[in-house]
Amino acid sequence: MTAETKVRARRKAFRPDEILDAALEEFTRHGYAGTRLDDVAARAGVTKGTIYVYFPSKELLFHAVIRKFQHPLLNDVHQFIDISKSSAIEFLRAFLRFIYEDMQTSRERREVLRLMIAEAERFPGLAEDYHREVIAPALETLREVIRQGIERGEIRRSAALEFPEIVIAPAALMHLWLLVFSNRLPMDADRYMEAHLDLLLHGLAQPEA
Amino acid sequence: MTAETKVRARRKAFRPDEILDAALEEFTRHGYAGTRLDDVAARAGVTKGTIYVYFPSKELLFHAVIRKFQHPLLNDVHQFIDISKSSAIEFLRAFLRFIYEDMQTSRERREVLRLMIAEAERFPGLAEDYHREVIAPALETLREVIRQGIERGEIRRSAALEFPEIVIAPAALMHLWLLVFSNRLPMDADRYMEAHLDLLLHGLAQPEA
Amino acid sequence: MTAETKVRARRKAFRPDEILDAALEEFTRHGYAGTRLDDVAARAGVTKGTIYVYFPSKELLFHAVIRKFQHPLLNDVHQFIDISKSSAIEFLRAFLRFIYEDMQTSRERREVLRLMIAEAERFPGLAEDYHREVIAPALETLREVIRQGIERGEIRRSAALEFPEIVIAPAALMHLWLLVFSNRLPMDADRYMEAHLDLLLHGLAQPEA
Amino acid sequence: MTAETKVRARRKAFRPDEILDAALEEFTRHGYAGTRLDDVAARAGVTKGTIYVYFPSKELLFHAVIRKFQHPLLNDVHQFIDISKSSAIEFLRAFLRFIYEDMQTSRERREVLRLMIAEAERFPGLAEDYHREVIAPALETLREVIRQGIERGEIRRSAALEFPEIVIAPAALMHLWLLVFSNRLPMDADRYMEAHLDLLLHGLAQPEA
DNA sequence: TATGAATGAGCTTTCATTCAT
DNA sequence: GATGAATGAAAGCTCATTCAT
Repeated sequence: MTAETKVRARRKAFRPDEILDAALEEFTRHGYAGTRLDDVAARAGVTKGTIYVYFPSKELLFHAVIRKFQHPLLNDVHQFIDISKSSAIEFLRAFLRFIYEDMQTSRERREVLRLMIAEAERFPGLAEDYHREVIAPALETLREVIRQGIERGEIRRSAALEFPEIVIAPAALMHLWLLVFSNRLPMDADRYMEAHLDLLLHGLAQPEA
Repeated sequence: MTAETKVRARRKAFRPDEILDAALEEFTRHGYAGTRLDDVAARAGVTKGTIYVYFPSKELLFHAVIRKFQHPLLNDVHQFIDISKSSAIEFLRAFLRFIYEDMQTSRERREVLRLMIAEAERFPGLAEDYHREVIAPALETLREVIRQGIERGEIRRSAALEFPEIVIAPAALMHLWLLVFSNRLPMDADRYMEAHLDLLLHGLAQPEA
Repeated sequence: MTAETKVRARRKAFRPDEILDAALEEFTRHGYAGTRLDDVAARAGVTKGTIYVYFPSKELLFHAVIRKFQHPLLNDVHQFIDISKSSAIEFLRAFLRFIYEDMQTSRERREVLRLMIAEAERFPGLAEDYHREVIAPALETLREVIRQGIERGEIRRSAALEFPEIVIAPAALMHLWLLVFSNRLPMDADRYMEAHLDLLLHGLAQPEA
Repeated sequence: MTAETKVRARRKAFRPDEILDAALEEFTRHGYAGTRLDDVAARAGVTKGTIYVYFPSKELLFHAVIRKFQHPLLNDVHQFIDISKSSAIEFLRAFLRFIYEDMQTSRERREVLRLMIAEAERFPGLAEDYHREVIAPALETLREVIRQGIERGEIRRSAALEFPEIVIAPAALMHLWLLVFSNRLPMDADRYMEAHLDLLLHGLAQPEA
């Protein structure tokens, strides 16, 4: 087996992946209906026929794209943050910082979200998958942190346990902001995050003296 | 002028509106590219050619739909709530209740948001209009309330003044939730709102004794 | 009857003519199939419906246009040139000059010819009319001049009597030239005409000494 | 490689040509705007989509048709006629005979001329190409013959050198005649040509004794 | 496995024609 | 007579899908 043969073999083995990468790009730029398989093929460096070798239809290609790119958000959060060694509030701070950073770096995650919102009506199954794989685990982790904070007396007992989404809502909103206005209406992400943390912890109201 | 004549005249005057209503429905169900003018026409009870009497192209029809349905959120908020007669916190509560109610009743507003997110990449101008017409005024009102609350000593001085979006973020997230999961993952809206208000006002953290 | 009423009445009376003028312009610019009745109407200053008040279909409008603008070429030639008072060759010279001048001034005649050539296949009847009304009379006049010239000994006996079209062919070719190249490939019309006359009278061949 | 394979391969190679042949036929029958790509496809034995595999638009198909069928007129004239071995007048006679014969046999050339006249206004570039590729070379050859004839004393010095188009004008007119009246107004082509030659050489005028 | 020519259903758009006013 | 809203048949063009190679 020559070196060149190896290269070709490796390329071949990854061909479906290259198609999925190209397809994500095109689907997020033009939506499901607006995407042309010709363009996906061109971007992947293959011909249209080749797509059909790996994916039986445009719709199933779309499903495969979503499946590939909907990574669980918090796979590795526990290796960065050890909840037993820090206060719940320190953990929360680290957790939010992690989310804000991921949000700004991972275009993929942003774009999959856009696809979910845009196409949920047509592909309801996808939204359910997304909830199960991405959203529910993140909320569960958050809930766990809050629970521990309450037990330790660091966090007051409130409905945050029931609705942890309220805790990360400002982060989600910024996510959306980036999707819709991309770079056109800039916003200072760091100060936004600090404001979020501050309000989250101490609330708006003037504490009674 | 016969009775039939009147009916016809009235229909004629409303024709463009009927087309826009039908178009909103189809665009939100299938996205811009996925919408067929045949279906818009059928839904509006006219023929395809009639659409072109009023709108020169599919794209301009889409623009007109957005323009028609992107109502300013808070046009009438001031007639419901008189800020001078109530405390800033009472006002805020009323303000949020207004938003949550509107969100649950106004499918139109929800769907325009979906279109903004889905198509912003293709129609960047629309996103800017939306920001100017819908988002900025709402944030400005909110900022004004917070400012008055601070002056009166009811609201503590914080970065909420700089980022009022953080204050309504949980409402926006629920909005999104309804878009993506519609009725499939139910959520108790009233308790969600109460949790939002409670956290917003008092924060997560256990107040220092 | 006020002055204004009169103007309106006169306008009304000429409405069909205004439509025909506009239609000639549009048909010659875009051909039969390429012409839109909307454009004809706009040019005539009426609405599309009005065309149908006077002409039952696009095809019959086209026929009417041709009929209106296919003027016999030589209606008045005899009032300009009195054959009895001049030699046949002088007459011929005047006759050709008349044709060249008319050709350069009358855009209408040129454009009707273009329509004949372009649309003859689809409207064979029109070509026959054109021949009868425009071409045959001109050739007949020419033939008569030649006949008289032969009788008087000014013109030699030749097949020109049978094919008078050969005598004016260079003029016809210039006509075509103007149609196809309009102003893009200029040509000195006066010297062309002189060359035509010279060759026509004396031929190419070197006379035997 | 089976027999069927070969047939298919050969068909494939010729497909664009088959489409151009069909398109010429349809364009000359119905003009540019009046031609339907459906009909071109049907005539070529393919489907509409196939046309777009080879030609990106109706307009570019039209250009390709013109380009394919606007053969230079006199490519091979020199192999038929050797100017050095014959008198200029003999050459001229042969040259004209060649043109008349070609005109009667080559429907293609006639039809391309019709398209030029009909569509020159809309596609001015085509007219210029046509002049350069078809008309100018023919006129140049003719001019050369005349020049040699003058040098040898066979042809008298005249403006024919400046306007060789006058020499072939009667042939061009017959060309037009065939286009407009096709077979409806018959004409004896051979006698017409003889008359043309006779007049061309000796002129109309009675030679002074 | 990979190709790309070919398909044909379906899209947006146009426009001659109609008809109530 | 004049209008112009409405029609609907058909046009040019697109593109997901197929299939022989």
